[in-house]
Amino acid sequence: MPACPIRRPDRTGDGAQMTPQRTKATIFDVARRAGVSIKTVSRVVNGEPNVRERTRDKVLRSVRELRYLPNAAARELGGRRSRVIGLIYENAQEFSYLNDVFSGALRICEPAGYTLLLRPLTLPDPAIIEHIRQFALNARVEGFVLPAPLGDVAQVPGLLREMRIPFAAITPREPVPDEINILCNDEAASAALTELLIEQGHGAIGFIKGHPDHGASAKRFAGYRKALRKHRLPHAERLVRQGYFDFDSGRAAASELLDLREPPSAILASNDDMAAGVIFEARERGLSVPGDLSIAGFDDTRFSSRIWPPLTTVRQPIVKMAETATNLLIDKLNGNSAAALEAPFECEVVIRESTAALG
Amino acid sequence: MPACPIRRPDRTGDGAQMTPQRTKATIFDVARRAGVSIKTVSRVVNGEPNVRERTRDKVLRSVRELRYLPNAAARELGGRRSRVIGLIYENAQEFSYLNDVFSGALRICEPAGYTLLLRPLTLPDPAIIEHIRQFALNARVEGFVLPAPLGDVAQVPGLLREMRIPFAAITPREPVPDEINILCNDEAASAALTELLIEQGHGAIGFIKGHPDHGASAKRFAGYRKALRKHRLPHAERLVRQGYFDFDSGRAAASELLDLREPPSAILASNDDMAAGVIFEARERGLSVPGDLSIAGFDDTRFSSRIWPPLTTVRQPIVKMAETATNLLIDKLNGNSAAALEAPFECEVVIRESTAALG
DNA sequence: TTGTAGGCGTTATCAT
DNA sequence: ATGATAACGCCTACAA
Repeated sequence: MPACPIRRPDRTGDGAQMTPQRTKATIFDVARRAGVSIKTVSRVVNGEPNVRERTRDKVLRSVRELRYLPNAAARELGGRRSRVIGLIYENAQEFSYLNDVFSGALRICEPAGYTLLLRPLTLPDPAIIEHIRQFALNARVEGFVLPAPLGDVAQVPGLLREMRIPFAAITPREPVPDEINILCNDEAASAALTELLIEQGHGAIGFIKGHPDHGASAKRFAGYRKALRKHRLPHAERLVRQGYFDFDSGRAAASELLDLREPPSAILASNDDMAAGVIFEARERGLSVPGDLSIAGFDDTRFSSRIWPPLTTVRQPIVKMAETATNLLIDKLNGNSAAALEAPFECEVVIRESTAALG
Repeated sequence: MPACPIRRPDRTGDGAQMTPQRTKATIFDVARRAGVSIKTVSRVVNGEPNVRERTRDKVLRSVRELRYLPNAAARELGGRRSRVIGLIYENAQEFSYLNDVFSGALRICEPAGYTLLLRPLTLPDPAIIEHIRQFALNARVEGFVLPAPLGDVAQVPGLLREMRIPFAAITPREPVPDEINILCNDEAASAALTELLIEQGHGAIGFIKGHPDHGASAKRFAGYRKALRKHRLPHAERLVRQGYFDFDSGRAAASELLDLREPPSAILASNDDMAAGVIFEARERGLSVPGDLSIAGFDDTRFSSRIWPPLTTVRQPIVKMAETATNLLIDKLNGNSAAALEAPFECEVVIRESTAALG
């Protein structure tokens, strides 16, 4: 047994605690004040079992009195756990979606003692894998939240699996096996929106698809077709255009649709950015919305109710979805039983003035 | 002198480095491979002086071969430096501004080895100070970036000074003494925009002020008045309304202005959100823009060019401003001489279709 | 239920 | 210019 002298013979952060402590209190200070060992303090602070009720109280009181805050660096170094969750996202588009994801994730991380780190990515990017790898390494990320469409960028789940980093994918095209998947019923919502237009008398309904990389795109298209089938309306390829979730692609698609010999009386765009592009194009042509053309989108972004006319759209409970994703991820990181996958989240159709009955 | 046995007699992360190392390489591994002490490795890695050129090369080679990555937790624990920069922001409004601030700050932080941590705040909030304090403590924030309007929320600079945490304020109303201040000439830009309208023949130009908490609000209003004076136009209080940078306040202000017996032929809003509100209100009244009413704003948000009609506005180089803020902050944290405050950044007037010569 | 010893990987101090 | 060693504050393993 080594003959080391006892270290830290008197490690008090603050001789007498007069003013707000000069030096931050450490676990030793708390232990001393509570008259217990540092291990007991550690147990209390980390909610471990095997501490008598009275002991726990004593410790907690000292913690409060000393305003003790565990040192995260020491925690990580000793415990080999960083408590960092990474949120990587595609930087290109609509940020309100990401802001919601971020808010939801943060709301869970903070009280749970986790740090949420953001890392924007630009797609497509051949080096994306290396960027993520570096980020994960540099930031010692324990788990990732993957908002759409990152759960569908094929190499990403592969990389994370290889690095053995768990993740929660929000609305991936296909649920990733063995991982956390947060889904919503936007196919049903898309069908409902389409039916709304049908019931308003629209027979020729144009559709602008979303970015093929997004899982949501296929689902929204599927809902559209399902509604047409249900109402025995013919599905006309000529009324469908490919878009990429951005304003310009929506505008371009609208331009093509409106140039048709028999243009649609309503256009359903796979997100609000594209719908805004449709409105823009309609205005340019002097068309009245919804008088000459009804328009609807998806997402209910901040601007959807602020453009003219306000947009009929579909709202996802993104904040809740992000909260759930983060919660399940933290459970997993903490070794808690992986909670059963919940049912898909419900989307809500928001009816505003950009759609109207066919006059 | 304590008679401790020498620790770590053979700390090699990876016996022989065949496959990608099982255990991550440590400073000891690098030192051993380079045939130097760990302190020398530390010197090289941290760019400290007093290392012979040849020694440095040897070390760097080992670093590369071992893919050595310093352990941030150990670094923080040993060096009492977290290398964390906090970005607190007001969550309420336009997010494109913040996205730009975030991008700029991150672009600087990452290569500099700093971690950027975001913390949304809701204003007004009586507990804001406590939230920031907790955040700073929990996350061990070394320095803050304060995008507008946080540099003007009086208690915030006070708190940070009390905590001795340096910060960089982006466009505060008044430069904060002893701290980093990033300014732009939006007063001049506002004057230029007003002059543009005057030259287009508008005599009665309405103005919607921004949120009084934002430093920019006063400057934009000052520029407006300056331009009126220069062209010897009377300044009429009746044409000025108070707004709060949000869509609804812009719309309400526009409603009042348009209700005037002699309404203005042009309205200048202190930001684009409010300008969008003005457009909305004009549409509701069946007014043509810019035929009946010219409208201009500030900020050039993502939507400014996408609403109808596209908005004449002023663009700030926000990304650059954020980059500069972060750069100066990091310099300060690293103890480098505080670079002299640069000249204000230049704003740019962007002319689009929402303004036109008075018919 | 509680405590002791040792290690985590770095930086800081002081010697050489 | 370089090196030996003691912090740094916590967690894990093991002991009592």
